[in-house]
Amino acid sequence: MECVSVYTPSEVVEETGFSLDTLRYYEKIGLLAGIERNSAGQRRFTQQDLGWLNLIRCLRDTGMPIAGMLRFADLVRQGEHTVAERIELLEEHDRRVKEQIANLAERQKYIHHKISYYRSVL
Amino acid sequence: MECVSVYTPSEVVEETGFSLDTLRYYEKIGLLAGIERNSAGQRRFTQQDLGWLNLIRCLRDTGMPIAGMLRFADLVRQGEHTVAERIELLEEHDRRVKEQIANLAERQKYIHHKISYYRSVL
DNA sequence: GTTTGACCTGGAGTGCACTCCAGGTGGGAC
DNA sequence: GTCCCACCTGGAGTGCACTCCAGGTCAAAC
Repeated sequence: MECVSVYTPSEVVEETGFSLDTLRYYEKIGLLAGIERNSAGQRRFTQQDLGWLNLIRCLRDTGMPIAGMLRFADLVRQGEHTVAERIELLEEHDRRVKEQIANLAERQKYIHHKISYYRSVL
Repeated sequence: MECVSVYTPSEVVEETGFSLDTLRYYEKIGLLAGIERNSAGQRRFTQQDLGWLNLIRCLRDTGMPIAGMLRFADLVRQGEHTVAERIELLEEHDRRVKEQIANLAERQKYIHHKISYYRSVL
């Protein structure tokens, strides 16, 4: 327990569900930037880093490719004047998520249909 | 226009949305079996093949891995006595689709939340 | 009769998103 | 003071689902 919220790699793995390798990979490709290090060169994550990772997880789990997340990360790094663009990017993504849900629901109907058919021939 | 419903590869590409390469790949790995050929060795698909491809598309688009579809194809090939198992497999898959939808909806809430936040700082 | 185009085969290559590995460091527990 | 374990690096390897390619066949259009 530390006074200031600083997290070791294993704590971040625990909290975010990303593997340590994935965290390093994200840092390598620039999806995670400015992660601090202690004197021994080990990563020390802040509360803010955790927040960012949470957003990354959300975008990833809704099917945004890494290239899209990198674009978003780039906007964030450019500062406050890109907020409108960030909204646009998120709204565009939101539309795709909506489509995904509608699509899944539609396909699911067909699966139900198939199951009923199989039930009827049992 | 033929009297009997027989489809050329390009017609199947048109109707199913799978690429020709994908159709060949599916045949190679055994997901598509018993596709007939004309005298020149070219594929001729039946109405039944199209029905199967439709199901494949549905399962694929809801995230079933090829290994799962191969298991299903195997059950179908084994004949009528596997109907109960097919129902089980489809129901298991249906549960995962349901989870996917719930998950997407949950994540979408967070995206909406983020968008509202950005709107508030504009 | 030759050109075009849809089709064939086996096998190599691609893109994505990790995941694993070898070899090494540094600090706390005993 | 030594042992262990979490961590480090660069780079190679993996799994999935295609996708592309070279070289060839055949039938119909012109």
